[in-house]
Amino acid sequence: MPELPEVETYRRFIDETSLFQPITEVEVQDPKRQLQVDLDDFRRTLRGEQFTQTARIGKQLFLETARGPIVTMHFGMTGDVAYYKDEADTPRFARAIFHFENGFKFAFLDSRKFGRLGLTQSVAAFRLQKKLGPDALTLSTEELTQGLARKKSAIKPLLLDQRIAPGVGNWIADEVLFQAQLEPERPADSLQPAEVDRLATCIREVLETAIAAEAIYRDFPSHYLIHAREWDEAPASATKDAHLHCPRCQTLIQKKYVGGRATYFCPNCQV
DNA sequence: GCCTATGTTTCAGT
DNA sequence: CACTGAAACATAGG
Repeated sequence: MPELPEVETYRRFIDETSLFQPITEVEVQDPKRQLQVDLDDFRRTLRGEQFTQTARIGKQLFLETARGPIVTMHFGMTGDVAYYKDEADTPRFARAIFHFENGFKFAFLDSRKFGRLGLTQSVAAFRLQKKLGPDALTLSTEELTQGLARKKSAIKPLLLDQRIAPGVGNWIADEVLFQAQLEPERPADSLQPAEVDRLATCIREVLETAIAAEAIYRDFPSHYLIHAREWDEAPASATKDAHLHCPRCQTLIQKKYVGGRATYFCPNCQV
């Protein structure tokens, strides 16, 4: 699930549950695959340590500790978080578990194991190394213009480029383009300045709306395209492949692949 | 068994 | 060098 709104929601969850609690033990189920540093180093660094604050750039989360080292967390396609006390409540797919002195545990869940945990000394250094652009939640028109400069490819894959608008994922990209009424395959260099400005505004507004709904899609406004993706939200009478209609003009929502990713759009509203 | 999947990286080809 | 498309990763769910 995790695009920027989910990661921001996880960040707030961690702020509410897991700060200022001494860490007594750390478990990582499949360190070879999901931990980017040595497991013993990771545990030695964190035992006796505590998380003091969190930060986020795009889909990348940072858990800062009192003594300095920062845990980096990326949720891949299926990452999630949990906080619980009883062993019996250990959630399915808990891939990393941080035990606190008060008996509670914070778990990093991830069925597909595409998520990654690591350590860094500085958020700024990590950002440079990963070439992450300015966070999409506060992306300005100037920053977006800069990111799209001299780009000729379709606008949608560029929105997914974490160097340009980190935090935008496949579903949010479709929503943003729908709200901005732009065709996903428009070449970036064909966008007029007013269209880039509209796009930047829609990126921020869609993300703010999604965060306000704690990334629960069924709570998104009814004029959002996202509902066309949630087939199980469709009326029981609808058949599985019955595409939903555009909330603006009722035209049938189309699906195609753009940049290799499933893309939903309204062929009438988006030009 | 078949297909799809909210992400990222890597590699081959143009 | 820039860009594109496909594959790979590992697993669940329909």
